[in-house]
Parts: sequence; C-alpha cells; structure tokens
Amino acid sequence: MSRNPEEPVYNRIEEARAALGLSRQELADKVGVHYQTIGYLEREEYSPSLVLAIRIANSLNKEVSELFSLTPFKKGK
Amino acid sequence: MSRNPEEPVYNRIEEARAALGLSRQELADKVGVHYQTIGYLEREEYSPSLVLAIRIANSLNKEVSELFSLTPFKKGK
DNA sequence: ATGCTATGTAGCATTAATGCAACATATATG
DNA sequence: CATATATGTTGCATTAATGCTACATAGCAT
Repeated sequence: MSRNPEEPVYNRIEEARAALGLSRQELADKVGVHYQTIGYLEREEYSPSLVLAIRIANSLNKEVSELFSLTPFKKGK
Repeated sequence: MSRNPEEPVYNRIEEARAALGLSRQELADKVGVHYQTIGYLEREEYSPSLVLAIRIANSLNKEVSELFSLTPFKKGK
C-alpha cells in the first residue's frame, strides 16, 4: 500500500450530517478541519486519517463502522 | 489539524496480535503493509490511515473502536 | 559459536491527506 | 436586484504516513 492508492473508503458522512441538519462548515468546525476537507470526504475523493474518522464519528454520534466501510453501503439505512 | 500533528491514537494492536500468536511480519503480511509499519503503530509513533486501521481490525477480528482510541486504554481488557 | 526470528532505530524517498485561496454555480431571501 | 449560504472545482504548499534498506540487539535453538 503506497499510501492508500486507489483505495476508497465508502462513507455516509453526508447522510449523517444532513440528518443532524449541519452544514459542511458547521461539521468542519466541530471536527476542527477545513470545510473543504468534509467535501472531499463526502465525494470520496480521498479517505481520512483514523483520527479524523473518529472525530467525525464522534461529532455525528455514530460508530466509525457505521460511517465508514471498505465496501459500499447498501441503500436503506 | 495540519495532518495529525501531535495527535496520537492509542491502540492495542500488540496485545491483540500477541493474543493470536502472530508476529509483526505475519500481521503485516495479512494486512498488506511493511512489517516496520506495524512496529511504528504499536510504538504509537504515528497514527494509521482509516483504511489501515480497518484492515488491521479485520485481521485481528476486532472492532476499530476496540483497537484504537483517542484516549488511553485502561489496563485490563 | 552459528544461525534464525523478533524487534528497535535511523535515514531517505514518495505520496496521499490536509490547509487554504480563488472562482463558479445554485438557491433562497431581503 | 443584491447578497448570503451551501456546495463544487481547481490548484498549490506542507507534512505525516508508508515503503524500504541497513544495522543493532536479544533470545532461542542447533
């Protein structure tokens, strides 16, 4: 693994964030990252570090495994 | 967050690995990383990417949250 | 003693993850 | 109309995470 090459991590950040009525900016502030970073993650343009993933999960009241997966998520929750 | 600066992620990789009787080399092979990488992680010299964390958890039959935490682990399991 | 395995340490190179800035678009609202 | 918010896109700079090599040490077996 040469630094996560071509290895997406599927996520449900956008759904979870919307469920809480948060904007990317607001989530970014809670998590402590740039708001663009949330955008990149939601578009799955790259995968987060573990710390970021844990912080996001905490901020969205979810388990890491509920938000992130190596395999695609099914449709309904 | 300027790329996880001074932000360790505590982990129990060594304990979980030992519990399965695996060497770092063997775990590294299962996970698909260099065996030094496992060493760095066990010594908490840096924190893994989310993909790596998930792969390690999978290889050790653990949940990500059982293996990694932003706060130190208590002693007894 | 020799060898093998497991681990630690140090250094160097590469690259993905982040920060950040600028601009565009769409939507809603005054 | 203006203007504010939310989002997407592009590009550039920085740095941590990873790969890899080499060497050292300790233990355990021959």
